[in-house]
Amino acid sequence: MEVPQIDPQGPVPPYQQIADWLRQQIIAGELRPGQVIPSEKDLVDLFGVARTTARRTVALLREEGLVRTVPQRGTYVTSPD
Amino acid sequence: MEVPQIDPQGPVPPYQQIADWLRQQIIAGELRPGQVIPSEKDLVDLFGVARTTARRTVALLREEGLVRTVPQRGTYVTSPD
DNA sequence: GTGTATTTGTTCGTATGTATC
DNA sequence: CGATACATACGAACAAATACA
Repeated sequence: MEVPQIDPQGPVPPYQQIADWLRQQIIAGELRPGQVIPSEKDLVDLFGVARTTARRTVALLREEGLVRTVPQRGTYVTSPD
Repeated sequence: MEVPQIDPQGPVPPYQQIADWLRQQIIAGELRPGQVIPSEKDLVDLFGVARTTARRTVALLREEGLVRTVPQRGTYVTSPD
């Protein structure tokens, strides 16, 4: 999976940059409802960030209602309202 | 858990206001020796402060010897001297 | 059935940058 | 300038449930 480089110094914090990318993947249909998004560890490895940062990203998308997290399973793309 | 509203503008800094409340809970026996006090995140959510503020609160109580923090476990009420 | 890896949940430790009073 | 507060980030450890060989 190819991911954009994130800019740790930019005005947009890394966790938001990653969220922006995931959001786009969802909107573009690369990640469809019911599908699992990259795990926290995946995001850590893909973007080279700490797990706490990856968790913030997922938390943000969850707050936006774009995804649903199932403990010990993963985080899934939500069906559009 | 019900908590008092803190006054961010008052003369007493939020971290002290929260510490005051926790100290009273301990003295009143609501929080007994060996019991875990609310985590930093709990305090963040309960009082609507930043984690650093919650951390300062716990640090204060720790300096006072009222609590003991065990890494990766939590912060516990200390037995009375 | 048993062990191992995966994944999320939770917690604390530490640091940097910005802003306000 | 110092104290306080907030936002963000990285690191580390342990728990618990699930998945799988």
